[in-house]
Amino acid sequence: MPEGHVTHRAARLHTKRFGKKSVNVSSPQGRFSDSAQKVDGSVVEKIEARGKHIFYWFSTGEAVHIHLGLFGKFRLSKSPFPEPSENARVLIWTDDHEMQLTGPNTCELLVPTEIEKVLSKLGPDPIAEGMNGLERFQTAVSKRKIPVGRALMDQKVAAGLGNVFRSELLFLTGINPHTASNELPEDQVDQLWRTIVDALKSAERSGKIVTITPEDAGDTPRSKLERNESLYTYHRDGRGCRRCGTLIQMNKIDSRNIWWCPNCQPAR
DNA sequence: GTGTCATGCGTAT
DNA sequence: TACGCCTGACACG
Repeated sequence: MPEGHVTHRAARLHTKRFGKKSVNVSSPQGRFSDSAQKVDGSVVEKIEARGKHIFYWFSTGEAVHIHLGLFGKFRLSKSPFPEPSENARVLIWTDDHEMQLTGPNTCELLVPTEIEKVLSKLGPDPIAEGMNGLERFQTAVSKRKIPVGRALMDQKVAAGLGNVFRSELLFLTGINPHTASNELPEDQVDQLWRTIVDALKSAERSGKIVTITPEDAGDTPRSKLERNESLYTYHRDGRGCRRCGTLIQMNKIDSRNIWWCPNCQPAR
């Protein structure tokens, strides 16, 4: 379930288990077998995330580039390991720990120049760069004449945002998704980036997207909220806004659904 | 069992 | 704008 917080969290957790360790690599499903053989038995030098991309750097000087897409999933387990799924594209394991990857959009072994090419297509990463990414975000937003709801899905604008975050972040900042990106006032753009950084960092730590503020969460601690109580707009069309009770609206931008509260996020 | 949907994205038309 | 790709969960009959 992949937005940017998932990849950074995976990089952090996988590093604990595999960083600086010599690992076994295979491809039960078969489609990564040739590449798996090349790095099998070598050392994982580091595991990095940028936006929705993850890079497993090996002592061979190459890196496995993974993009989870819509369906990709990592599963970590401790010895004794479960039977690997027949769909496991990649299996990485030591004596104690195993990582299983299924359903990725991309899983390929690349050399550094190829990795550079992947990175060059990405805008500022809110988790990796924090507020240092603000200037690049401002520039990207001000150049686009498209609705901001669409701009936020462009990985060159902000690397790591997906369909849950775009609706939720626009709610948190009171911005209507159909507002032209380049017409947003500067202070709103700043506030938007600050909100993006906070939300993604928080989701990276908890492993969950919880955007609702303590004031709106009522008596329940935010960590105890069910998934359908943690968000303001995502998948809540036809239900009352958690702030004002107005019915949440939905439509499609680029064939992806987007949700907003017409009262809390008025059209300009 | 079949159909639908999902936190993505590249390429063709 | 449409389609292909990747998988799994759930509703329905």
